Amino acid sequence: MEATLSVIGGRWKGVVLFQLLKGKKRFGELRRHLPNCTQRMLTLQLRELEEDGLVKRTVFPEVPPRVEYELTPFGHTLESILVGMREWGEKYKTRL
Amino acid sequence: MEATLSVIGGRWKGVVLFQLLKGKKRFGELRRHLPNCTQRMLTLQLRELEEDGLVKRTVFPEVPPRVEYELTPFGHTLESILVGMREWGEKYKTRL
DNA sequence: CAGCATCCCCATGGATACTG
DNA sequence: CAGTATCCATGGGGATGCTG
Repeated sequence: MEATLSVIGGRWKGVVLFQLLKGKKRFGELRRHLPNCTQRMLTLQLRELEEDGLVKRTVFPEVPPRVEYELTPFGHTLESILVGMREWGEKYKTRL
Repeated sequence: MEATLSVIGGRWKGVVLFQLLKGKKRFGELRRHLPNCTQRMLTLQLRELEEDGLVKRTVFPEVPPRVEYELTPFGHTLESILVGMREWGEKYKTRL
């Protein structure tokens, strides 16, 4: 339980992971999906997810720069939990 | 997603909720199951869970005092998520 | 037994500005 | 575009002691 929370418990990690469930996303795309998350925090959370091996970061040596984020196979093992959390929140958010 | 994390995202909430899935527990019992959680933190986390309507607190007017905690029906709606998180953690904790 | 009261620290996270 | 770099505020959480 503590292990799981250490991985998805960050302020924005759940949302980021859920977005990436849908497929690869560029940094800017993620930003648009997390309007309340600062650029700095998005970077930090992504770095932590990368360190935990849940997210893969790919840098394309282009100008302007392009960076894509995607779930690793390990990241995908969280899928059912993420979907469950998302559904629970959707269903009960008004009760909080 | 954010709603769900706001409810189970606390440092000890997941563990507390998981313990209560098994049934009613007294304060002291919970403490023994969370040896790394201070008494103060356990109290605080329980109060928050109570405020969110996930946990019911029953005080028995006895000497010495007895207080029991149990999941509300609303709390039980988290069951599948909690079990999922617990299983994921058990399976992958060594990878972290 | 099951707590509250205090004091305190530091990690988490926010705001803003700058850059290859 | 996709970040760093800095500075700063908040509050989550710890240690300790007291109590009905």
